[in-house]
Amino acid sequence: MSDRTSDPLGDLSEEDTLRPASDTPLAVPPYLQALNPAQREAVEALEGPVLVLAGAGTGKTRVLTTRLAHLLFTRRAWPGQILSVTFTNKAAREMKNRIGQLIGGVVEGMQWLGTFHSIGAQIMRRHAELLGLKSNFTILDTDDQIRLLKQLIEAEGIDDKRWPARNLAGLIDRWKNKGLTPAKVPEADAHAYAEGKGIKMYRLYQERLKVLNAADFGDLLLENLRLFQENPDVLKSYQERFKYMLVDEYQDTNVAQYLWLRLLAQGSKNICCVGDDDQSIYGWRGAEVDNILKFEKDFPDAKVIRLEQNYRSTPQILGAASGLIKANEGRLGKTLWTEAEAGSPVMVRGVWDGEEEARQIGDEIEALHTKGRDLHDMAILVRASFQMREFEDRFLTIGVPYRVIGGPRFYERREIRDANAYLRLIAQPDDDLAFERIINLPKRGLGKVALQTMHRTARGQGTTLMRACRTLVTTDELPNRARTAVARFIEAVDRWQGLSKTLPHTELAEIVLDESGYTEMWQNDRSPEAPGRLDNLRELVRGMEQFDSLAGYLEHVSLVMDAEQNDTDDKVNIMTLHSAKGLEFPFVFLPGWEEGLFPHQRSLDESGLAGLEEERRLAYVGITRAKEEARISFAANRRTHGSWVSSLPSRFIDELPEDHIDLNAGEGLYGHGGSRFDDAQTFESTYASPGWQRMKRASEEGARKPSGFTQVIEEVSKLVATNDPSAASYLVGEAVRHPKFGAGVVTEVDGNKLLVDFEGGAKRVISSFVERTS
DNA sequence: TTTTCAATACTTGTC
DNA sequence: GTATTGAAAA
Repeated sequence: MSDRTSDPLGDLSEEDTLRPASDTPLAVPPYLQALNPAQREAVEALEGPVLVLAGAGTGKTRVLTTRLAHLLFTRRAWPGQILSVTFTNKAAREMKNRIGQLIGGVVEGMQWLGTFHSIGAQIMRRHAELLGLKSNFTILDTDDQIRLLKQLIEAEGIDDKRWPARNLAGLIDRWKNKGLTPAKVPEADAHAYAEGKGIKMYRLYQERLKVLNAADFGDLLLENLRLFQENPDVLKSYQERFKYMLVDEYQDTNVAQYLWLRLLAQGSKNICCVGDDDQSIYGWRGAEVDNILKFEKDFPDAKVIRLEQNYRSTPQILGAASGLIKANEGRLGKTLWTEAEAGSPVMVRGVWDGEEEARQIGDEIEALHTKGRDLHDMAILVRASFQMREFEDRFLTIGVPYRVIGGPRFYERREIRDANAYLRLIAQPDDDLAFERIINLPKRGLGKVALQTMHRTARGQGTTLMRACRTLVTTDELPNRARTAVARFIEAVDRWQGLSKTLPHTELAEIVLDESGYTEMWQNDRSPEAPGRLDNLRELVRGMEQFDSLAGYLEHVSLVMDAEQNDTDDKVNIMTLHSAKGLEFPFVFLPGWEEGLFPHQRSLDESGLAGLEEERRLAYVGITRAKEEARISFAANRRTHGSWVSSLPSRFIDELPEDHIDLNAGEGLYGHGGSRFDDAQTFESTYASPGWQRMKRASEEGARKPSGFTQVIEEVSKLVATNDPSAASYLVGEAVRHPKFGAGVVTEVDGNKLLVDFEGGAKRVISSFVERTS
């Protein structure tokens, strides 16, 4: 497969010579032999529409990549004729790597393998003039988008207190996700924002984007759609180009993506969508499970293939997960099975509060580690990120290394965004958002007043800030001091722009960061994070090396750049359930299965039954991440935004099939098959149960000394709330005992954190983990 | 213009 | 409880 430069037509004969050979088993390519029958069918059904329903852990990625390799190997298409779309860069990257492994070496010319957005951007740049943009348009991120909207809201005289820009951004996003241009927004939606101004604001926003030569993420799809709809010849050229189409995570597509795919697929009709309706967890950002449910309607002759053999989990885990997901209606339905050994049932356990939950999971992780299991084989999957803190605290205390996956991204950091704003302004001077970000950074004495003048002038001239400033320096509208600052700034940008034509972009970046005084600003900063920021800036310049131009870099910053973590270190993984999708771990801990948190109250309030079902799918995703063991836990009390709240076990725990779980929560706590926990009676019996008594005693060790738990929910929360650990604080010199470190003497008190001199040395511990011995 | 203090939100989060 | 954000005071 090394020769890929000759004319495709010239190879048709070669394809013919390959065909008869495939009838004899010997000639079956090894990559096909490695597949099970369903997988192989999915790979070999190359012509016509195909829907592959790939259950969790059934080898979805393998099918996708093998199919792609098969297309190339049988010479049905050249890399440039295959459109393969994924949702994340990570998925795209992985596909590229795995195809490389199959084919042997890197495949050249796979320019149409990428995320919806990066492919959309690529097509838009080619035809920018048809959309009222220049091909070097800027891609705005969410932050830029909101700042721009804020300005428009202000200009319209709308009170952004009552109608925050964030809401409008959300509304516009939703419209864009649905494939609605301002003209197409239905009247019914007209009152959605500021008494019917929503559509007007949307239109103004789109107009402003064109002036700024910019597009937001939604536009990368919506404007693409508009391009195809308004220019049939352009559409036709792409329909002809893409002989084969592959779509990953089809259950996550939104309406705009669906329409886009459908338009393109009208050409060859060779579209293969892979997805799992049971793993659709992104409804809140516009994904339509319906897209997968109605695939057969759109393509009547579609072949539907189910991948049901699971290669990941034990039957016990699969049994628990399948039992849970059965409660959902409107599924396409799959029955996962596996050849693996039974394994242990899913452990379900109740604890007193979040702290105890973290302590127990910490202990279990240490126990597994002692038994020789690697820490990176274990993952804690939480519903909401605030839950992570408790585990981080605990792991710091007991000294277990951990890694948080899905934190703030590299390019979202302030210093990176600032640096990028400089580069953006050089590449595209009409980028007002970039201009505004850095005009007074470092401080140039250009504050609110000066900026207002600039805005006024720009609006008056119907142009952008940079251009307005060029005229402003020739008038006396700005005070002397400000005027010279602006003149200096313009001069600098012009100079950098000149340099950008000759200098390599990395050198340019260094010069810009230095001459602008931006680096100096952080060097003079005394705050503890300043050195880290300087490191990041150096990292940025280093990272730019892999791109061949400034424009190429900027495109990647907005679309592709995500910090790759080295997951080779042996650390426990902590992440949200959402970011766990697609991953797998031998041991999975699922804390916080409580009503209100999981399923999340807001999900139920905002989306009702659909919300509940999505939460249930999220639970399903969580359980199916486990290869060997899954352990679920729920706490009776949890601190949520400031105050203590009593909580009930999640209804999902009820829904788990009994014969696949090992419930360990004390009787009375968990109402087997009976009524839901919706009255005070249940609370009383819950707290009187032996299980709770035990848990209560356990948590009373040390600081806690509550005096009674027989009251109804409010009483309980109040009691726990007043039982703040700091209220029972220790004094320096007191003798204490820690379950792990043994006896010691308090040498320092900082709230509920103590520095204790143990026999084995000084340790920082949380006060509730020790008890007085004197 | 800059600093400080109060108000606010607070599920998930790719591109 | 806390982090971020915006408006009044220095």
